[in-house]
Amino acid sequence: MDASGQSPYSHRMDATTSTRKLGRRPKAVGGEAAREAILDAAERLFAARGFNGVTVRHIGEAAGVDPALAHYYFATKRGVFDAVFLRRAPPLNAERERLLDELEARPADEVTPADVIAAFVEPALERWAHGGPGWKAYLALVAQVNNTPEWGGETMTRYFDPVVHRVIALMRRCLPDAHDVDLYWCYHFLSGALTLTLAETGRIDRLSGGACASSDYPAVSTRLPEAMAAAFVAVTARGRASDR
Amino acid sequence: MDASGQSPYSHRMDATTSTRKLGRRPKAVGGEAAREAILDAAERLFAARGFNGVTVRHIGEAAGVDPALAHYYFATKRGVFDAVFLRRAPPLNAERERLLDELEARPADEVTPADVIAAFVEPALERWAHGGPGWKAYLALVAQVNNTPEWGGETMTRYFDPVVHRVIALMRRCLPDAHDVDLYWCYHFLSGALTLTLAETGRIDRLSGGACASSDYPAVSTRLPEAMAAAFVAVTARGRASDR
DNA sequence: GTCTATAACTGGATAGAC
DNA sequence: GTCTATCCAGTTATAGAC
Repeated sequence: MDASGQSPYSHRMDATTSTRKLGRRPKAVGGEAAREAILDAAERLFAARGFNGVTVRHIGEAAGVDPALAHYYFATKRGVFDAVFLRRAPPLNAERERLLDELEARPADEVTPADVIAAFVEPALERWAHGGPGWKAYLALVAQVNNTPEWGGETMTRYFDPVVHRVIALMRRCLPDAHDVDLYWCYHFLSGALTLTLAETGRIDRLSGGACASSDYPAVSTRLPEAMAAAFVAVTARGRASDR
Repeated sequence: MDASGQSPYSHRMDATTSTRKLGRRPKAVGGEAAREAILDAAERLFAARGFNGVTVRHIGEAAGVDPALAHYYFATKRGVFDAVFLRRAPPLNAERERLLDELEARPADEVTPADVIAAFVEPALERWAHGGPGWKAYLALVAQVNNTPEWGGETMTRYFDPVVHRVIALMRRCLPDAHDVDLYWCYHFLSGALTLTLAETGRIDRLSGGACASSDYPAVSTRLPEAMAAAFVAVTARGRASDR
């Protein structure tokens, strides 16, 4: 039943992520540097294996610092996780807000649903493609949290809902006859499509026999806004009388 | 930073899922019953907290059987997980195949993209809504795995790709001018939208201020095929000359 | 088939030396 | 600020009684 023979769930680190005793990093310690090294390593490990799949010892090893420092700076393992999640949310959302401001300043009839969607997804996709491994890991982590029952929905709400409410409001301006329930469900579908992309699981590569690549930014950037804009238009177009 | 005060990552079981010493089950042991009880409990716990967030002891407690039985029947914790994942994939995919057979038997011009999508998503949504807590948990687990980097894509490939290839083939028949790359990407978006729904994180409830419910089967069933069919049509409609 | 007991180990966290 | 040493609760897994 197991194809690889190597359990993907074990705590063991694989060759590419482990750090040999001769630290891979320039041992760039010295106060703030250690703190950042811990966050970078934790970001990568949490994204790859989830909160419970990572140990404080792994983080210390990967960061090239003593594991006890994680407790010194962040008190608990959960503190490390929260710091990771918090670090990149503000810059990401700030750029989304900026693009949404621009759309809001334009006349309503010069803004398309695809424009609104692009303002929401492009800041994420652009960092995912060109922001370096830190952003890649962070966005994969967001994708995982978004699909996590129990606390996932609550966590996403806390960090990302304000900007989503602006997306809905702008979409309402583009599609004045739309019912709010339809807008929310379409946003939900958009969120799922975006986060599966950011998770970069490699499934589409295998499925397509290599014709598509999980990491192909232009392919996503050109298709996702167009696809989901059509979804918004189709679902909100009809007069839907009965709805919960 | 933590809103709830109660860590959602801890191994502690909450009141609704824990089992007091006076087992909640009728202690329905006796060979096969214990095996099934273990699978049911593991399914629920893995779905809620992921592989590493669950212990064999938790599973035994929740199932009302001795934890050592999990090893007796499944050898390892990973064996339990694989058995959970395997159990419900065949019946789900069998019904998808049946519905796809029906569509394939019809003339091409009487099959719409929404029909193809419905044949793929309805068997999952129907069980999610009316299949009981076991199916709910199983589908939430699939959603989590689908968005898991490293081994998630590989696992989904193993269990679900055959039926997806049929979906793509039927879609190709509906949209004969479509490029395969576009079809694969649109399936990818569909997969993300579907699995976020199955994860049922409660985010849309909070986001919409209660106007939408994560668990609203009719709301999803009427909108998802329509939304994603429009996405397929929009993306594949144009002649796209240059594509990786 | 089921459960008790325990082996063998790893987890988060901390006290205190440097 | 950093690291060593360590606590001890909790982990998977198994041997062997019943």
